[in-house]
Amino acid sequence: MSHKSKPPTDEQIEKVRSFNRFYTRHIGLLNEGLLESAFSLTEARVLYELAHGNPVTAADLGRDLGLDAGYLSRLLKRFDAKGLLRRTPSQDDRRQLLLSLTEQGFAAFGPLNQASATQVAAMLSELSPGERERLVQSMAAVERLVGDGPNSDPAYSLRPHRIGDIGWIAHRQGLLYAQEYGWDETFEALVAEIAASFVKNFDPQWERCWIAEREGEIVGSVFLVRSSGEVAKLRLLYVELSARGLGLGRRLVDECIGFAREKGYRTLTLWTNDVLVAACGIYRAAGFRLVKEEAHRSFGKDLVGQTWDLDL
Amino acid sequence: MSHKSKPPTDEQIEKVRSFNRFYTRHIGLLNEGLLESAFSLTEARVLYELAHGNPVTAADLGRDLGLDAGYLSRLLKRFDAKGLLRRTPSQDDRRQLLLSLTEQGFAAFGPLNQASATQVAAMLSELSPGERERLVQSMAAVERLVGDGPNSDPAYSLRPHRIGDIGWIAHRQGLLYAQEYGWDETFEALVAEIAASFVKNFDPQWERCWIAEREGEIVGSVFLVRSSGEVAKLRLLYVELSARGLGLGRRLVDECIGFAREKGYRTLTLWTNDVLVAACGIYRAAGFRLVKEEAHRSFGKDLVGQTWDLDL
DNA sequence: TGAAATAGTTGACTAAGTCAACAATATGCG
DNA sequence: CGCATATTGTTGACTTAGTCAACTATTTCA
Repeated sequence: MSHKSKPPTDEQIEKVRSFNRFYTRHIGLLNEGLLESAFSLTEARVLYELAHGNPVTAADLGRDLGLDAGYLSRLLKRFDAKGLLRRTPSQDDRRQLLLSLTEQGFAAFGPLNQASATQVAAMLSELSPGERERLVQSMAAVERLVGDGPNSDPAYSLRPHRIGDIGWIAHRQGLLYAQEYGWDETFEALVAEIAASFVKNFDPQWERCWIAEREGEIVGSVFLVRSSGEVAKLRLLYVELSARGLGLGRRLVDECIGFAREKGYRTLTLWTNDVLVAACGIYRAAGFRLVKEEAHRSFGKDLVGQTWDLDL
Repeated sequence: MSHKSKPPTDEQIEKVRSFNRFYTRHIGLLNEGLLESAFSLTEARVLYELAHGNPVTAADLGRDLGLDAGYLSRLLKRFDAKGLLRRTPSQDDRRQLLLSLTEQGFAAFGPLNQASATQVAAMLSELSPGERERLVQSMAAVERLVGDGPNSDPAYSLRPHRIGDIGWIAHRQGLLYAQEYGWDETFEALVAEIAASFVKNFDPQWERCWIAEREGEIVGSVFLVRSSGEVAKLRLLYVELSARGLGLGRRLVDECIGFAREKGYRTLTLWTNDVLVAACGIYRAAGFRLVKEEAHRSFGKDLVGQTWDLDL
């Protein structure tokens, strides 16, 4: 399973460790917040688990929270003694006790829960709405990526364009091609112009844009514009580094081809450069033919432009 | 300080709490990894702090890591007894002891540090290179946003534009004006076009762009372009919601005026809309005169366009 | 100068967690 | 079926981690 390409860089390792140290400290602070409550952090965690979800067994609880069975047993006994807990013998397995909170248990959990929510709300209140959203998304990303590694669900979804997309796409493509091929800022400007003119002249009857998203983040896109009644043009295909290898480029091209066929175009054409070998591979595999090549100087580099056509 | 707009949503609070629970558990797991080493998590944290950075005092250490002074004192005594620690009386303050590791201390820290790095490396190895980058970036975002809330030091800096900026600006302005005034996607397209044409025709002798950054994030910008030998035009002034009230808008306009004067322009002109009252206030305060108004329909709204001039 | 604060230490304590052993029950295999 | 093996939950005996208040030696500040 861990035959995934190159090892992580030292810098990445260091940054992750730095975050671990940071959050260890942060959790210590959250911990202190519970100080005036009658419960310790571990007790609070157990209460939380019991208050949510269905009755569980002690063994499950211990596994989920990483607690020692003996310790947990005594902790539960304490809860039981205080009348917070109901322990019902399981029908299936008479060794097990199914744990659930009593009304008193919920009553004890309520203020604790409330205090925790208030504490978090106070922290969030210091942030602007935009920052809050970014925090929540970043946390979700960390959780997904750290949470037992090989979950990596490669699921992406496609949607039409909306406000904010074209700027974002110019931004990302500008950076991406500068990084990968050393192209200068005029490339970003070109992307911005093409995307802007697409939006300004957008004719939903004949044109379309596909934005690929994964977890709310744009990971690729493509535009299809009408050149004439017979010819459609595919433009600005791109896939983020982090989303390569999922067949997303191919998928986006296929969407274009399908749409172009459906609308009755006779030819799908596109312009690209020979250095973009991955993209050219996709076009060739999709049935495009290279119909023209010409050298040009753009984006601060000497390039070879290519025109590819597909008969629909 | 916390008069920042609306309160956080329940959903956001719940997601943050979920993350806290998740990472509490995760740190517990990291903890178990240290089990075969001779040190506890807290000891490892102290060793780490001592191994990095300059000599510190025990009080600093306790504050940084959130440890009880008495507990820390004994812990350090243990380290000292094992010969891991050097405690040098401070010159400045004879109550203090400056703490640093001995060679033996570093020798003890080495394997511990290595084990921790290996553990993190193993986790990262399960991810693709793109995922690793996203993890690191998400962690950095969480750390920045959670790290002592009212960090918001209002210091911003100005810099020239570079690759990625114009797309970003179109993206942000598109979203911002959609949110604030309900403008449609053609506004973003207009911003993209103006910014793109600025980059393509950029003449550093006569033109300039100022990007305001705070902690690596763009919080505002403005462009100055040459209309003729005598007339310069100020375009695309914008300030992020999160950076309002810092006088940034005024600062950006002043930069433009200063630059235009320096280059010998006779007039600085700009076009805006009357709904942008904050911006109009800045222009007026800077000495601009409203020279023309005309109603127009753009961005899906009925607007009143305004031309403002400043004699330099 | 003197009151108040701070650095570091210590004694006395509580809370948190670990480990091994145990009874009761369940599971799987020949 | 019956027997070895594993699992659930419990308990006793223990160690580790952390807290709290009191104390000395110093520094700071009015």
